[in-house]
Amino acid sequence: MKRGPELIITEKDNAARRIADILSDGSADADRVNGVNVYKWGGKRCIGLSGHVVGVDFPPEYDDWRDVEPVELISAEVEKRPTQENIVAALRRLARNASRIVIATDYDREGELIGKEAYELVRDVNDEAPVDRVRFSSITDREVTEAFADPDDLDFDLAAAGEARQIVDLMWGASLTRFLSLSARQLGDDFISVGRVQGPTLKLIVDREREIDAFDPEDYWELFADLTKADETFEAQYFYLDEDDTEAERVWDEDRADAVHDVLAAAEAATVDEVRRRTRTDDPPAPFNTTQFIRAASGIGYSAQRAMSIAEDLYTAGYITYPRTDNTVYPDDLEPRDLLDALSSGPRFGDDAASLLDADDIEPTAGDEETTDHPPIHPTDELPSPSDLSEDEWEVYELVVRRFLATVADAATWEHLRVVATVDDAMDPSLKANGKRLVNPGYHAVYPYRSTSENYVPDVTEGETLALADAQMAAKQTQPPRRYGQSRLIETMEKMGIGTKATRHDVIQKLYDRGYIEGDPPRPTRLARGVVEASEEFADRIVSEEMTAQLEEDMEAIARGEATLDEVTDESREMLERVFDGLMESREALGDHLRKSLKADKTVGPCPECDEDLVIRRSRNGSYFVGCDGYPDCEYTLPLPSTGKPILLDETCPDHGLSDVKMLAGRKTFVHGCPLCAAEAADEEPDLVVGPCPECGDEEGGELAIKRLRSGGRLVGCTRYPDCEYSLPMPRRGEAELTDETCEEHDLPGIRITYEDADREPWELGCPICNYREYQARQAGDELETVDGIGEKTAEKLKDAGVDDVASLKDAEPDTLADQIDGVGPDTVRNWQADAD
DNA sequence: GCAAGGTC
Repeated sequence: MKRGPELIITEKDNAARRIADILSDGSADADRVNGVNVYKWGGKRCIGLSGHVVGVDFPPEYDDWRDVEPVELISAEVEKRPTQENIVAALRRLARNASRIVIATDYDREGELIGKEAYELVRDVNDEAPVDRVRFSSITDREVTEAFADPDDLDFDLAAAGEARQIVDLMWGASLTRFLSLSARQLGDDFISVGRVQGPTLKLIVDREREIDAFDPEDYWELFADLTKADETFEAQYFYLDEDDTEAERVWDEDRADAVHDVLAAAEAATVDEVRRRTRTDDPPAPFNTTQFIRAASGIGYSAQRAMSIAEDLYTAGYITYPRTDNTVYPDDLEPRDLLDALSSGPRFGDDAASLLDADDIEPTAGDEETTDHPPIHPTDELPSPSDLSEDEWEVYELVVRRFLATVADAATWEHLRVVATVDDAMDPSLKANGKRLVNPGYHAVYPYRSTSENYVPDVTEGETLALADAQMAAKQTQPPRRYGQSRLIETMEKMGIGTKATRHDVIQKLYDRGYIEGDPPRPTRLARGVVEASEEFADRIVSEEMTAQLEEDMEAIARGEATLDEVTDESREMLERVFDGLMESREALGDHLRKSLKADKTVGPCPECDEDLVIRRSRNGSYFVGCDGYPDCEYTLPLPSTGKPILLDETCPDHGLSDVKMLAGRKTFVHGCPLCAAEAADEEPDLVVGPCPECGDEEGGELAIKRLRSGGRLVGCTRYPDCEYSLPMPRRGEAELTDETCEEHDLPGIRITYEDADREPWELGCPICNYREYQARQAGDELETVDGIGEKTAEKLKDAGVDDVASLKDAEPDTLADQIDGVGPDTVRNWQADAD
């Protein structure tokens, strides 16, 4: 019997720290073993893993994609190897003389598997210590204490279910990914991937695009008129009963719309024949799980990735609970009153939190999803002070706080008023208006993220006559279905049962990284269509949600002990073998198809100088340009703007047959249009001379001029270019003109930019040199804060340390820089640098 | 260098 300490193993460091704190009553000390935190007290040690610390893979002899037929991966053995060496080593060291082991990983299937992985690592070095498993769904005093007082055993069947998933995913994903990549000869960074989750997600996007392509718009008309009671006017819309006796507003026949319009235009009054008042209760929202949090964050302008990244930071700092959860029901031991009390001292939302304390009875809402993984996302009773968070972090934190406030607030009440008035005519056209008024704001008072816009319709009574005026007929067209936005995509994935709370947003990012989708909302590339088409023909399972549904069933059977891991994986192997029978026969055709799709994504249109196509290429310095596919026989090129990543639009230029180019650059995204038109326009636009060049004006007589570049950009540069390379940036858009205000310092006139859009104010740019100086100063001030995790205060500290822009941040040596800044470690610096890339 | 799932 070993006599060493008892070892508690959790899924992550954060959980280890909090559990140690609870079990030790705050007396635990933190120590580091092999660079990993270990919490010690009495005869106990507690260590946090980092999720899976071992991973499945094929043996090394399968590593070379060219040497191995992808089909061989199906029967290859699957090994488990440590992926987090330092944690595995620390775990082994602590386990060696432990007298007892307690597995305290997350209470879900993956947590059971992570627990079993830890168990196996422990058993490698210690085969006698008893191993217990504790389960709790939130790290609170009561739950943790109870779980440790009544430990259970590891559920090896549940863990085996997770292992079956790992093996099936690896074998299908790796073999098919290699097959597609090899057949299209895409081996480097541009390999072509498929998988059980990314496949159906991509198909979802491609299918929607197919619907959009196939969409045939239909014309219809809608009619409106203003109704007036006394001096109160409101808009009403024409409607009729269709053949199913349901109310319809769209008129599909123009003649009929005209006829109705004629009647409405001629009428001067309508008689009210229906007034219906209704009170509607608008219930407060359910607590946040990951998907609903992402959806709400997207409503205030955050991408799924960004929202999760901020939430993770807020969690690590202790301000919110764990952000990866499926649960929408608060645990019993959440005391809303205590939390409101704590939040009531916070900035921005303190008064709102306090106002909710007045209620006699506080009963939080609950959603449909109740799981054991973690509690719904809510704020903790630890409040950040204003300088602790960046502006974005505050915004997201406030969203989480206000969502919690909303879940304990009252329902809102709306009053709806529906009025129908009919014109006295043979056609009897009816008009309706729907008014709504927020009578009791309820939760809206603390949760301003949902619309509370009202529509005023005056109090009218049946039989009353209203004045009718201003009849309008609007010609419209049915619209194609909309593309999925990121948050809608995540919601749909959740509904389909693919991916998990912690991975769905990453899957979308992966589709971007693989060149399958572009822009926001994401739009599929030709390559994506090619991959989905190829998969549909030969490996339909990999793009179908059925694969996950079947796997879930199989996993449940394994967990119940009704099936074994081997049975499930062997059956999957056979299925995959059959898929490969079809694939091998069509290898050539499939490769051709994928290569054509890849080329289509880059093809701009016919080369004006030869029979080949113009394609988008990347020069050695990383910039994009348009070049002829016939190179080196044909050296024709066109430049592209220097900012952003080019994508091709469906529209083509009528003069040159070239696709319009759009430059994706986040908020600075813009349409460049036909690159040949842009180049020609630049050749035609005369330079506008501004004044003497500050570099060579005195000696050589060089002058500064506003020049349009063939890449579509514009700059102020010396007329002696390339002998003099002096230049200043200029905005791409708008008409530039000179003003008569002269800059004394630089002897240059001011520049004004005017816009075609008459509503847009001209931009008084002033002296171009002064303007650029101010711009640079602003950049130096703000630029660092564009990096995730760097706020105003940190930017100050970085500048004190001599790092004043992103370029120098990227060049900095992490250890050296970390030493110069209080509270910042080299890993943080490395994170910044990664984000800056 | 492949997947998907944890986590940072």
